[in-house]
Amino acid sequence: MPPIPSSAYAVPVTGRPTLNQRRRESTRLEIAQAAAELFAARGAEATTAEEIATASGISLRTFYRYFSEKEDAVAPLLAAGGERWVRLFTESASDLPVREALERSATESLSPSDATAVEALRWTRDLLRDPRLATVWQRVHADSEERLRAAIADRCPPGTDLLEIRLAAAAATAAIRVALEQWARSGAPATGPGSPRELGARCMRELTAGLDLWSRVN
Amino acid sequence: MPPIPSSAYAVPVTGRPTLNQRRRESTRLEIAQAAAELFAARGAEATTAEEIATASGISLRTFYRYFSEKEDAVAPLLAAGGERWVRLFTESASDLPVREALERSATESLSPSDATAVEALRWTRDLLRDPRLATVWQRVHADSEERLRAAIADRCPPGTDLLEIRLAAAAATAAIRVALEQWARSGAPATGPGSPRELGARCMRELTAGLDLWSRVN
DNA sequence: GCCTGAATGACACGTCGTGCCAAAAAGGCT
DNA sequence: AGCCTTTTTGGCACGACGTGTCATTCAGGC
Repeated sequence: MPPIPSSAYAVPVTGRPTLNQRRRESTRLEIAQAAAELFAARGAEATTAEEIATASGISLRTFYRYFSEKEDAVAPLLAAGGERWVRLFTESASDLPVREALERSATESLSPSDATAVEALRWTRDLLRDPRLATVWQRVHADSEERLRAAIADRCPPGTDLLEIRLAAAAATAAIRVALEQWARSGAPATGPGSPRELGARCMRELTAGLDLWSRVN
Repeated sequence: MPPIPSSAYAVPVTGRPTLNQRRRESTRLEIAQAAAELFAARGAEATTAEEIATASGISLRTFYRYFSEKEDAVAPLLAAGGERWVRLFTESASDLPVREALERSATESLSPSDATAVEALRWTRDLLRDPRLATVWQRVHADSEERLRAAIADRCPPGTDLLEIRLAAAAATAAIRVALEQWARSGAPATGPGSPRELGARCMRELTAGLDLWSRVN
């Protein structure tokens, strides 16, 4: 008779992640860093998965236990901003209107606080040039949109129309994406005029202001 | 000295596509049809590229001359609606405001006129269930957004802010995408209440009305 | 008929991503 | 300390993927 699989690893009494989970996340980021350097240098096409694995100090088989596809290795860098956005939005004061909370958290998530955030922005600009990585960029935003949708739904009263919530999440995500793509295309620095923070704030404001946008494109 | 590559095939005197181009497009759609049936039946994961080629009556090597990836084979079906939208928008009366033209062309493009359009909608619902095809769905919309952006830019006076144009294209594309995903998730028919046409019209209107949306999600 | 350029098919090849199993590492227990 | 359990890791084999290359076939202009 097989014993009950009572996990040997302690259940996280606190809400903090397990030691193993933290170590796993750490190596995930190491791999992402190595992959980003190789992709930025030679392009994703000319980089083999084995090269990424060797550069990360792991075997090929282990690499595919952390990422399902070779290109996915840079996803943690591209997704960092979106995860921060959703976290800030969830933690923002609950008496704030959704529109306000979305705008503020978006602006703040685009203000690189630590050096890691600045690095992620830099990588974003470099990696977006590679057409093989456009797929990752799109998948990352699809995931972010879904998380944002769930977060918005949590703030809304139970009866709220689900279509409206989906639309709000999609529009807000698109606004930030457009701002980042515009910044990556331009040569503007990560802070100051033309920065993601400024462009993102503009896009969010014009989207939520609604009529302004549509009267301005014509 | 190499001869000037004066194509043996007649230059299209008329704006119509060449005979060869039309035949190529025809086989493209045949492959897409075969791929959609196989993907819907067994899933994209369990379908090999060779099976699609055999079902289409072509060799594996020829298949990869029509599509760069196995999953891409269904892209023509998923992209048909978006291409129709951009075409209708471009052809709409030039004195119409962009907002109006976008709404009308979107609604019309979501009204299945011929049997082919209805088929494409049906396939969309089936194929969206497959996570391996989500990538194609996202790429198709990214392409559609880019075409729409160019079309909007053509209608706007030269000085118009490019960021605004990008934002408008992205928001409109997101609205239609959300409407289609909501329809695919539901069991609603292709016409009538809950149809893509109705949901799309709602999303576009609420987006362009702006403030309504944001006051309703909270 | 001939000639030219495009489309197709067939083969080889490197890479991708996974199933499988054994070895090593890490945490909980007495 | 030692032992035990769970997790992680590495090595190997294998089918599928996607591409370079070349010979063959097809369609149209002369």
